[in-house]
Amino acid sequence: MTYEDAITALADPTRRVIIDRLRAGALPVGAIAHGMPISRPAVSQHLRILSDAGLLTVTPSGNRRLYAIAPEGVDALRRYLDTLWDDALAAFAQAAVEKAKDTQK
Amino acid sequence: MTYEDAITALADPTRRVIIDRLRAGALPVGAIAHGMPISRPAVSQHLRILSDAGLLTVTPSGNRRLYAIAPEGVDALRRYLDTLWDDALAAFAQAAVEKAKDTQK
DNA sequence: ACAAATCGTAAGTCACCACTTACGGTAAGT
DNA sequence: ACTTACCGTAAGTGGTGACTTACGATTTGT
Repeated sequence: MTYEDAITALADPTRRVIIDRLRAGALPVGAIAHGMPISRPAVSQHLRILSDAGLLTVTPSGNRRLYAIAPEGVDALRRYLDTLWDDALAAFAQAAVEKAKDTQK
Repeated sequence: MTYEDAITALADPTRRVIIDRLRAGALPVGAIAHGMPISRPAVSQHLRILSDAGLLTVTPSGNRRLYAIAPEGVDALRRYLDTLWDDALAAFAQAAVEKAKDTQK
């Protein structure tokens, strides 16, 4: 179950900012870290975590390394939330039925 | 943006177990904590966090308090991931196009 | 009225994680 | 070849959060 690593990775605000910067397309580490309140090595560590979680892909390009969002990693989380969503709705409907049964009496 | 609190809340493994136990329907604190390797107050603290994040609803029933999954909270996270999914796919397609343009040359 | 059950909160401790600086390694430019 | 740019990793530190025990509040049962 890799969705657990994905949700743990996305729990950090800094990593969500990184993900947001990659929404438009792939970027090298320097461009991602530029303008951020933390050091470049710190960004590198976050990128490592996001990659290990399956949320990012890395493609070395000469001197630099391009990071991009991995759709499969995002999809794993989406599927988990979808099942949770289905169960929550079913339980909610069931509770409404029993509630009506009580008030009817 | 309440989806940030939701994703932070779901990052903890213990809280995901709690959520799983509530998939079938609402439960009081004692039933949730039963069989867990942590104390009941610890579960209470987790329930507080999940409630504050909008993922759980609380309905006092006499002596006990029934916790249930709040569909709206789950949906907030789903919407966030959907936008991320869309952007990731678009960026992925764009990258494929430019890649083809290079190899063509 | 008293006792037992159910639950939330306060205070304190401990491990983990997000940062820093320092360093090494590879690619590009001159 | 030598320097500069770009990047990852190692080691160390501080703060946050997940637990524990202890306690108080409220409701149910006798």
